[in-house]
Amino acid sequence: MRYWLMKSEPADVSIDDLATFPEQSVAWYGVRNYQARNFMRDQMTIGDGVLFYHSNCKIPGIAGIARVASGAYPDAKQFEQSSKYFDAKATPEQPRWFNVDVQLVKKIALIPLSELRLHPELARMRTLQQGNRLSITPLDPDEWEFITARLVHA
DNA sequence: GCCAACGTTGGC
DNA sequence: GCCAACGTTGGC
Repeated sequence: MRYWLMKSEPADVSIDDLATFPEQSVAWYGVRNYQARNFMRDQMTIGDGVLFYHSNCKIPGIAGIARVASGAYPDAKQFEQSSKYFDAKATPEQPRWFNVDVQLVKKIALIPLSELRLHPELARMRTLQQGNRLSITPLDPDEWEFITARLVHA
């Protein structure tokens, strides 16, 4: 069992959008970074804990708890010529990009990035490191525990 | 909308 | 295989 923080732009898929989807689940399409891809393809398993993070928006922060709901499978968007995620070098026989399904567990009161920065317990979190841009980062179990037990107010 | 930080691309 | 140029991310 691993823990992850996954960034989504709410203008694209927000926590409220996720709640309206079938099974309250979404294919985590559009990851075009190899390190983030490898996390999904090689390390995620069904049931892993996910912090659903809103990025590139007015108040960035953790917006909900979710879970990994599938193994990795090829990202359909890499084959769609009209998609901004189209990749001409990818083929169904040799897919380059993968995603997992992410399912809502519960929406929470937003924990702003500015609050996360206040807690020394979270000082080592990847997402809080200067210059970090990875959209998927692993969380230490103690970071997960601290956030879900101490900072979450449903 | 600015811009720092970082990843990727491609010429050599 | 180096590295400059370019594109993207994402907080502010």
